[in-house]
Amino acid sequence: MDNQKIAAVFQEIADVLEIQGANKFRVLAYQKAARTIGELARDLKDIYQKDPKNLEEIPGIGKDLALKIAELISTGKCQYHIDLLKNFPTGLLDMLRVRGVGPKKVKLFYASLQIDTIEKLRKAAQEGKLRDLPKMGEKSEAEILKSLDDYDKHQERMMLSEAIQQVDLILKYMKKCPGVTRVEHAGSLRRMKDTVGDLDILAAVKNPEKDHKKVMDYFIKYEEVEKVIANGETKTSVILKSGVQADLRVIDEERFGAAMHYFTGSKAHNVSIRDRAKKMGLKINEYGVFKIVEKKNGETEEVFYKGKTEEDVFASVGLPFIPPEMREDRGEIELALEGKLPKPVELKDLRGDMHVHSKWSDGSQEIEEVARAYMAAGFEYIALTDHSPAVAVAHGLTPERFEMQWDEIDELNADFAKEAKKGAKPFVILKGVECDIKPDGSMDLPDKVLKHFDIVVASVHSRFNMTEKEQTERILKAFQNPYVKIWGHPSGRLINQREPYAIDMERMIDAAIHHGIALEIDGQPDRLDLFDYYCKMAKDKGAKFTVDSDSHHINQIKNLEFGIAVAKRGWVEKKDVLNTLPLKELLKFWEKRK
DNA sequence: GCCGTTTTCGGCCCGACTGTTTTCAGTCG
Repeated sequence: MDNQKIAAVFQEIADVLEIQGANKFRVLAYQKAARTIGELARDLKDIYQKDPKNLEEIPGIGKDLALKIAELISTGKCQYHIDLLKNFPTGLLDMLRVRGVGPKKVKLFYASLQIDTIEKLRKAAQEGKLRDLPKMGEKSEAEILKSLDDYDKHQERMMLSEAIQQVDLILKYMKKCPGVTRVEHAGSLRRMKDTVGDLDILAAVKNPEKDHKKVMDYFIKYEEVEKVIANGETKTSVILKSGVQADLRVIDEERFGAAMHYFTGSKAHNVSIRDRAKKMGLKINEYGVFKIVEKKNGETEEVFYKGKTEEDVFASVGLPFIPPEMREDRGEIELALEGKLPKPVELKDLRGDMHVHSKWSDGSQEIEEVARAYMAAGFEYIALTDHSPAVAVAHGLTPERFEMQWDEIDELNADFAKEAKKGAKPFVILKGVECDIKPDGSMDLPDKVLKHFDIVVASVHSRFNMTEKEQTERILKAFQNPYVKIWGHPSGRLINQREPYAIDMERMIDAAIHHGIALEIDGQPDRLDLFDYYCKMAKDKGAKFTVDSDSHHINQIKNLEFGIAVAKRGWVEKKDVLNTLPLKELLKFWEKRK
């Protein structure tokens, strides 16, 4: 029973309770717990095994939920959850996922028409049976039919890279809108989450009351808009042709910072900030920070205080600016208060890339072209890490072919050295390999070959379905190989395609630290692996990282930006990342391995 | 169900939009 499964149980309890009309704060408590657990940087099982009491240290987990977690870990089930689902049609939970249908409507449709599946809901809507129900009408019925179309497309969250592409186009378009003085994106995209649910756009104008209409009209004329689902004075929501929802807010430019903070979230971070404001006699919403002033007659009045910049908002509650990537209410507010907020690593801190492919295996370009692209982008070194033989689909190299590749690398390095003498910036290609970890934990190349590489990235590309114990032991064995320097894309997940393999990540992190192996933060858009919350766990334990592109084409050097985003979300600092070091110091880190 | 700088009870962040209404409930973020 892992964290994700426990989170799913709590989420399901919340959904059932909501439909049953339970106290909404009780529902909220289960929802909050589900979210917290889903993103927790530690295994609940480990916490429980150390001391069950410690479960209650987790914010949002009290006596009751701690008991339920303990029950789930020790028995694999939760009696309360089972009892709740008895006589409860699970189709109602699916109906909750239809846009515009909430707990009240689910309950209404079930009670009056015995609708308990998506299909029955569609049939009833098509037959015009919903419109006559209380609080329903023709428009509501039509809206549900429309939402059901989108439900069929079964929307998954978008990959970060895809969201950035789409939002850049919208921003470019909106910048041309007359009257708009500034346009920015907010939401989980600004926090650079690995996946994004919808796009939040903020447009600043001088006079919202006068200007909002024409900005909204301009927005819904954007060529990618498929349909408009809401169109009001401050907010317009559309579904794009890509199936993604985009929300536009029109904001008074004098209060833009308050809106940026509000719509950047995360929700949990905002709640904590507003809670803090409240205790200080302030109120924060998307329109600014307000002072609550008591008038002579005893009534209170809200007076606008600050809100032009995000710094204003933070300052009003005594905090320094917190980078968007860190706003997840994972302790950033408390640390910022003490002045101990870490300064996360930046893209400009990187001097090299430790995971790069060329045409020799499954990359697209010759080594020289790859190297010169990195050179032009201002980097000092790369490790060329083509695949080992086991990854046949990627044209893994045999030892003989690696020897041929080394000759080419030697020649190129000699050329670069000559150019450096003439004044060019020095650049070095390291001889590397992305070597497969075989199912038995042995390496795909013999030690007598591995010892000639400068960099060995050890990765798993097969047998993802082993049990947690088997997978953990497999990779632990690989860590004992003295030539392994980096653990490549540690979880093995592919976003929206493949779940991470089962593994005891906390134990792996401890082992990596013990053996002097760096954890890779792989910036390939569909990997973004190691996950942000494991980065944080590993950093706290003292692990070292490399932030890599895993590029297969020179236009993927920008993957490093995504890798940096993950690192920031994991609070990883420059000093924790090996490829921020000059080449000589970088290689020193692994000397003790040999 | 959680939590405590109004601390063991009584709050719990705050606001926009829509449709069906005649002042508001439901949904969403």
